[in-house]
Amino acid sequence: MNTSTRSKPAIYWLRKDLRIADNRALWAASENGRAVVPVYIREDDGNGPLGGAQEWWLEQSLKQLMARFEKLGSRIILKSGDPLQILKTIADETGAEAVFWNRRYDPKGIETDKKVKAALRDEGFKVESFAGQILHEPSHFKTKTGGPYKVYTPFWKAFSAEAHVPLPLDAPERLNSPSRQPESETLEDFRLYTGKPDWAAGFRELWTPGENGAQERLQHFIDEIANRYAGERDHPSVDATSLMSPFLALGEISPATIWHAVSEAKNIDDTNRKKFLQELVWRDFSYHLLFHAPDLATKNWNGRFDDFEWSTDEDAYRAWTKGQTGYPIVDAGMRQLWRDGWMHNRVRMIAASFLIKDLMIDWRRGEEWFRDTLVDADPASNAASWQWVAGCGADAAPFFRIFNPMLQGSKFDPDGDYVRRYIPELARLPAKHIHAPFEAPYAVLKEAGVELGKTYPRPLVDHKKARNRALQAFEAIKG
DNA sequence: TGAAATGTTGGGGCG
DNA sequence: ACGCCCCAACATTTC
Repeated sequence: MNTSTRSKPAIYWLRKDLRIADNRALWAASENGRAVVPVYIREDDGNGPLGGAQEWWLEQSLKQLMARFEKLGSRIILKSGDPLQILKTIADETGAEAVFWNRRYDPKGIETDKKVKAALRDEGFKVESFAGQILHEPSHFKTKTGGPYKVYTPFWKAFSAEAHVPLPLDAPERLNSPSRQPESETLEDFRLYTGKPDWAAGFRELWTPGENGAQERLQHFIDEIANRYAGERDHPSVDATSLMSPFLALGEISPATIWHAVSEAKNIDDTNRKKFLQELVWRDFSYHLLFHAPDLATKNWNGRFDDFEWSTDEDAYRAWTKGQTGYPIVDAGMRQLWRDGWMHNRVRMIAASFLIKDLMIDWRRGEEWFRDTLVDADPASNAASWQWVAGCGADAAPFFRIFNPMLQGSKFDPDGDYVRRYIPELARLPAKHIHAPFEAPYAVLKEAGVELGKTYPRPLVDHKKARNRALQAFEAIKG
């Protein structure tokens, strides 16, 4: 027996890094054949619960990851409760004297990790955390005056001027287990997804959660999609986006893996490559913002908006969540979200603009809804993007940039295929009228079997009036 | 990563 | 040939 296998085991604390490849904490924990104790903790505080859609994803992902660890000779321990207590107990049971994890960058996560790290070190443990969940640490980039970036373009310039994204690590080929195995809860104990009612039926058709699914989709994106990304990414009826977001959200693939795969793919031209990498770096930018503004999800970045008078119309909010606003492109998006746990990015902007500006409902209500229903819910991207649309965020769209849902529909879904896919009751409307059924001649509606107010709702608000109302409300806080 | 309102220009019809 | 009007098409400003 060599010295390394005689060393004490190390705990690897899994969080939103549900992968084996390019996993620095796992790599360090299992180095030189050291026995590793992987543990996933369902924390009751700290990071807070995931949204419903993401809990479904998490269950699928954990199931697969546990099987993959088994194949490598290891077993993931599942626990619920306070991380510090759990880690200490497991260390006791296994004789581990080191704890490793990959850093997370949401405020509550940072706080928990700081406390746990300090407490464990006090007790003599070796504790180490690793980068890799974003391309660069959120504090890495600073403006000339030493502050955080507030505008994306300079951030991108700084990023691409020194884009030394670390090369991804290989997956370990085998993992050694400790001689004493701690008790584990079961996935059923976590009660992630009951299946009653089975609201995730649509998810299963569409998604393959887990590291393998992530790698396969990435390859497919590079081979078949990336080279038309710049031109088609805004068309929601077309399969023209990477769909990497849910995999990134739970760390089933590392952003560095995506960065390098896309950077080095020979078949992608420079325009498409750059466009995609810029989108990937938006994710880093959002974490950069969140790091410097920990309350990004709840507080207007631009305090001027604190006085904005939001509407409290609950019926309107409910209609929005259910995809019953009467504006087809908005409703198609909201129904895609409900059915698939995901919404095309172009449509996210349209639906968000509608909630905030046409309905004048607080962007935080939208942020919450998306957080609960998106399989790719991400504390940084979601908060930053909602603030961006609202006009109160960093580098935000000006408030008066109000999307016209009919115009957006005919620009980006010209044939209406996207609307038809998610709003079957409008499927027989001709393209000319599909984005504004309320303006279609009666005969056309009748022919298509549409009865406004019965088979499909009349518009919740008149866009033109709503637009003017929003602009007026904005005037009030402008000075 | 908007849209609408307003301004400008230039070609063609026409008296 | 000329001025006038109309109105796309495009550009600029404003919200």
